[in-house]
Order: sequence, then structure tokens, then C-alpha cells
Amino acid sequence: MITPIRKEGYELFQQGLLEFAQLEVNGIRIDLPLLESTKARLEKQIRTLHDELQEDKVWRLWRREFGDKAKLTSHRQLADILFHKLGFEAKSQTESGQDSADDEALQKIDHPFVQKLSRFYRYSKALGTFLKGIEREIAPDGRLHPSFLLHTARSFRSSSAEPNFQNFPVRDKEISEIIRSLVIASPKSVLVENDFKGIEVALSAAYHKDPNFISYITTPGKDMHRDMAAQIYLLKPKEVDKDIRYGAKNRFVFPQFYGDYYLSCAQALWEWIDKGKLLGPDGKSLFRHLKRQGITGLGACDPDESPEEGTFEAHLQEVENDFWNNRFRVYGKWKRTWYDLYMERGYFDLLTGFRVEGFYNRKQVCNYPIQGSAFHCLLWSLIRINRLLRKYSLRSKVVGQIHDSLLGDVRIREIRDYLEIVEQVTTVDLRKHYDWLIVPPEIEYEIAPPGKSWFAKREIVFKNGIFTHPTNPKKLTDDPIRFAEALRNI
DNA sequence: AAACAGTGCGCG
DNA sequence: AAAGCGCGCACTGTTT
Repeated sequence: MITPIRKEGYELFQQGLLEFAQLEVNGIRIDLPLLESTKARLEKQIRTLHDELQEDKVWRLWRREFGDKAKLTSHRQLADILFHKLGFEAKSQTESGQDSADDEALQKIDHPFVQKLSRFYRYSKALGTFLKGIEREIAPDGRLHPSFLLHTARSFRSSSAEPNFQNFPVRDKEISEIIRSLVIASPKSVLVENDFKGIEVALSAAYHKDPNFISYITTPGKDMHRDMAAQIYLLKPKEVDKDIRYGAKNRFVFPQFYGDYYLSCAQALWEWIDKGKLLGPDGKSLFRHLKRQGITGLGACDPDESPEEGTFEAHLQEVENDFWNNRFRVYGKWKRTWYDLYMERGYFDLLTGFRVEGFYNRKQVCNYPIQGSAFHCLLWSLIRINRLLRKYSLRSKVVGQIHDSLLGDVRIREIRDYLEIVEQVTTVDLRKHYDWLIVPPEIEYEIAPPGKSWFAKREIVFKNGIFTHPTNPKKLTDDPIRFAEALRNI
């Protein structure tokens, strides 16, 4: 049960709904000829893979087992073939205790049929969910009009449907190119994406106010992911490279913030040494370095046994303990008292003007305020940006929203005006409005060159009306048309 | 035919 | 004490 406890929360959602409706009306332009050709190409690739798979002897076994009911797309059948007929060892189970045949499991099986099947599933997902979803939902104006909703997410964020615009592929570069290349700008326009930088981290700080945490975020040169990487992999901070830092950030720090625990982190971080091809200070495998530091192996990672000394899992237990009780002890204490207060009162309040009542577990109680009000910063900004776009009669439109980012379909002549509005609202007005935002919000700028798709977006730097290259501090230009031309060369 | 549970996978 | 949080959508296989 969500209730706005203050007029502010009520107005945020009421006005937010109106602006979401505006986004839905604006719609996202789709490259229709490319959609048709991409679909045909992908269908052919999938057919080929399907035919090749059906020539494999594993498929003959599969047919023998399931007869006419045999289907390459049945994970239930696949699990039976892999783990009961072919004798591969199942390494993970589903929630109901069945052997899991998801991609993580498939990647652990070194077999040509299984690896081809994994590719078949990847392409099938791109076609079935995304290409067909886009095709089905395209309106007569050649645009997608996804719905953006405020009444479905339990965490007080938004959701998107018909199609879900918030899960278009981005991490898998090959699939991302297939799908995001279809999203294009209107005539005389470019696509502009603005992401809040670390807005959930900023909200987290606003709730717990941990001084060390805040110092990490606001002090130039300080870097919590680098320091955690050093502690986790027993390195000096300056020995931490990009890949090592990436692993610490995404396999320890963020999972810990959301309530993960050392055993699952230890396994993920250990696996990353191999996957990320991590190297120690001597340029040889990081495994070797850890061994020299007295870490003999990962450990059994059995939740019922306490970790054996000298294992990576034992080390991670110490790292986790230090993380919550020393490094970020104020944050750790906030988690405990925040939950205790909820248990006592039966509700918790968000900084953005909502009261949350009902049954929630410890993690939900600690995560919802952060996730929810981080999104509310985006929502508040959207309302304000749309009003200013109308006030100045600009023809540029916001066309999509993904929790902490906005997608604009921006007239080339208006690029500078649009970005100035975004900058003013997200970094100045927002901070003034939510005075509890003790970490100043920052916004990032990505633009697709004229004539290019969403996939081709490039990061640029924009400050005080001037566009610059992200690495080369040389001023690009302050003229939007010349700037748009210059974008082609970034 | 429609509804449902289970599994899997895309995103922040 | 338990062991990341939040969404929407496709597909299988069963039940209504």
C-alpha cells in the first residue's frame, strides 16, 4: 500500500502521469525498412541454426526421448537430456528444485551442440521478444508508443509495456546493435540520452548519511570500487586496473548494497578472475598472486559450514564484515535501525513524500526507499523539462525514460537549448527542490550523430553551453549545427 | 480457449 | 536469519 503522505508526493505522481502520457503520444521513430530486412536476416540465421541442430546426434537422442513432443525450445526437455541422458553434472537448481538449464548452466558445458543451442536461444530472444514485439506495436505513424506506468512497480519506480522500452538490449553488443539500430530520430533531429550518474548511490547517501560513503562520492580522486577491488584481490590501489575494478563494482559493491552476502560474492569474484582475465602485479594470472598471498583456493562455499582458513571465501567473509562494520559502519547501522523502526511502526517513509505500509522483508524495506526516490528524481526532472520545452515552444521531445535516464528526439537546431534545460533542471533545480540531496546529482550526455541510430550514441561533455570531446578537452563548438556535424567524427 | 505456474532472459 | 532489489515478455506444459 502506497500513500502519498505529503501533497508533494501526490503531485509528483499526478503530474508525472500526465508527462508519461505525453511521452506515449510523442512515440519513438522506428527504421521500418531496416526492421523488415533485419527480421528477414535473423529469421534465416535462426532457421539455419535450427536445421544444423536437428542434424546433430544429440537431437536424435532428444527425438527418441520425447517423440513428436520434442522441442528445441523446451528447457524442461533440455534439462532432462543434458543431466539425465548425457550425464552432465547439474550445477544449479531452479526455485522449485529442478535442474537448471539456463544460459549460465549451458556455458559450463563444453559441447558443440550445447554451444550452438545457446546461440540459437540468443538470436531467438532477439527475434521473438524484441523484433516481433517492435513490429507488433508499431503504430500507423511509424513510431512505437510504449506505455510508461506508475501504478505497477512495488518499489515506486516506473514500468514500461507494449513494448517494454526499458529492457532493449545493450550489454550484448551484437544483439544491442540488431535492436537499437532500429531506433532513430525524427527528420532534422538527433537522439539524445541523458543518464543520471550514480543517482541510487546519491539517494542511499541521503538516507544513511554515512560520512565515509559521502566522502568517497564527493572527493575527487577517491574511488570506492578501486579501494574495494584492492582489498578483495589483495592489491595496492594503484595495481587495480579497469577490469579488476569492474569486477569489484558489479560483483561485490552493488550486490552488497542490495543485500547480497559474502558466499555468493566470493564465488562471483573468483569466477571473474578467469572470465575477466585478471592479472596480478607481475603480469601473470591473479590466481598466482592470490596464492602467494596465502589464499589456496575458493573454498567449499557451503552455507552450512564455516569457511576454512586460507580460502578466498574466508577472506571475503572478512571483507564483508569490514565493509559494513568498519568502512561503512554508519550505513550498516542505518540498515539495522531503519528496519527496526519499520517493524515497530509498520511503515516507512520515502524522502520524496510517500508512506509505505504493508508486509515487506528486510531487503525490501532497505532497498525501496533508495530505488524509489532515485527514480523520483528522474520523474521530477522529466516534469520540469517537459514544461520548459513547451514554455519555449521547442519542437524537441522526450520520447522515453529508463529509471535514471531520458531519451530525447531533439531538433538539431535546438540541441543546445535542450541540453541547457536538461543541465539546469537536473543539476540545479532538482537539488534546490530536494534539499535533502546531500550529494549533488550529475548528468551524463550521449548523442547519436545525425542520421545515425540509438545504437550509435556517443558520450560528449556539455558544460555552460559548450560541447567538448570526452577525452580531448578541445572545445568542439557552441553552434548546434556545426556541433552536429562534428559529432560524426567522435 | 483462457488462465496459470514455472522457467528463462532482457533492462536499471 | 537468510543469503541481492525491481520490472515485462515469451514459451512450455498443465488446469480450468
